[in-house]
Order: sequence, then C-alpha cells, then structure tokens
Amino acid sequence: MDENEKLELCESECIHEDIVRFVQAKLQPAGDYEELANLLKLFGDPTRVKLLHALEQHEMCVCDLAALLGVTKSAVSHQLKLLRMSNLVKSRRKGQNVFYNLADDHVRQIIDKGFEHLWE
Amino acid sequence: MDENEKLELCESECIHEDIVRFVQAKLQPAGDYEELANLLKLFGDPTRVKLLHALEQHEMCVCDLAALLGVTKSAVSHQLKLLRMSNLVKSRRKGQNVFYNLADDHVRQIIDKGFEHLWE
DNA sequence: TTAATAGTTGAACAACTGCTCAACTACTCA
DNA sequence: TGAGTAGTTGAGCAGTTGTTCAACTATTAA
Repeated sequence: MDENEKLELCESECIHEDIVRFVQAKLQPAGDYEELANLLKLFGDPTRVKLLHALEQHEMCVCDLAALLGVTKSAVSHQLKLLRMSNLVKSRRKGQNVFYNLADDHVRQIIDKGFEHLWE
Repeated sequence: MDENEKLELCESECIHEDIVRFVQAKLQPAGDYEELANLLKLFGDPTRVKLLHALEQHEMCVCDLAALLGVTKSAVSHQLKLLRMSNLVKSRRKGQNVFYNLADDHVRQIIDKGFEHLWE
C-alpha cells in the first residue's frame, strides 16, 4: 500500500490533505523509523541507560558494571551485547577482563538532551 | 541497600574498586535513570518516533496523523497521550480538531542525534 | 435538539523484553 | 595440564507494551 492509498483508506474524513502531503514529502522511508526506534529503544531501560551513563565516566569491565548496577554479570553481558550490536559501545579484552567503552559521542549527546528535557 | 553494600555483595571479585567508586560518585540518583528511561522509551517505537518526526515538520490533528501513519485514530490518540504526559507534545483545540505540536526542541535534537548515529 | 464528525478512554490480547539460571568458552597462573 | 576467575550464551518466565474494539465525550451545523 503506498502513501496515497493510506490517505484514501483512512477511516477519517477531516484530513488536511495539503498538510499531510507536505509532511509526507519530508519524512524518511519507513525502514528508517524502524531502525531509529530500534536504536533509541536501547535508551529506554533504566539499567541500560545507567550503564551507558556510567561508561560515559570511565571504561569498565563487566564485573565493575555488575557491581555498580547491582545486577548479575549475565544481565550486564546481555545488555552489552545489544549495545555492541548497535555500535553504542565497543569492547577490548585485556587479559581476563573485557573493558567496555562508549563507541562514539552520540550516546552522551542523547542522554544529555534527555536529562535537559527532564530538568528544564 | 546502599551502594557500598552492592559492591560487597556482588558475586564477582575482579572489581576495580577505585574506578567503580569514582564512577559511582558521578552518577545521578537511581530515580533519575528511571525517569530518563521512561522518557527515552517514548522514542523507541517506530509509530511514535515517526509521529514525532512528522510533528517536527508541521502541526497536525489526530486524523492527519492517523492517515499519515496508516493506523487508527485510537492508536494515535493513545500514543499522543503518552507523549503529552511526558511534555514532548502539546495540543490546542480548534473547533472539532485538536492540533498537536512538539512541546520543545529536545525531540528534534534527540531524533537528529539518533539519525546521525545511524548514518555516520 | 439532533445528527454527524473528532477525539479519548479502558479492557483485552498478542507480541516483546529483561531478568535469572545453568551451561558453556576464554584467559591466566601455578 | 588443570583449577579458578571473567565473560558469554540460550532457554524460560514474569512483566510490559502497542494495537484493536467498543463505548464514551466534545464540538459543530442544521
């Protein structure tokens, strides 16, 4: 179903067609919102967002993070895997430890904007 | 259980205590991460993030959004309620229509950072 | 006042998510 | 090599979430 069909099939009749078409033209392809949601979803869990904020402060190994967050190493490792798959964190092994770091500065920026919204 | 107890009770023994305490001191109170996660969670659904990105382009009524997203007015209204409760959107009634707008610029900034991360 | 359209709400359900547990691999040191 | 610690993984589950449906309220126009 293309975008025009969606407009026609809609249950409603109050649609401001000119505006809807204007906005439609500015939106990204549907798949982009899927990807974006899958990325931003990772910030939507208290454990994960605390974990990310912690890694903003200093690189840490899985044990450190588990202690800091008060959850098992397994739980941390599961979350880190998701974050790694979305390129939010990167890891480096040093002996028995695997140290985790933020992959780039976007994490910090998103978390900062979130806190700004809450605090302002 | 305070933060020191968490450290002591942890199953692991490899903890880098100095680093963990250093990071601990920089973290926010636990409740802040709950709030932050509840906020950012709203960006973690394709329908909602598309809706927000659409409102970035122009204010729209519920019918317009339903047509644009290809979902029912009910679904849109449920989502808008969540977004309103978190001060991400605001509404104004004009006759039979209720027009929705972004409440401030944080939405745009968070979505932009998300797309940046995906595209860079 | 009545009919019509816009929008909201609560219940119910299917799909998803984050945790724990147990079993596994990886590395180190004696 | 073998024991010990760090980390990963998959299954299973309890709790959560996004949608639809049906019933409701709000506003307008005749």
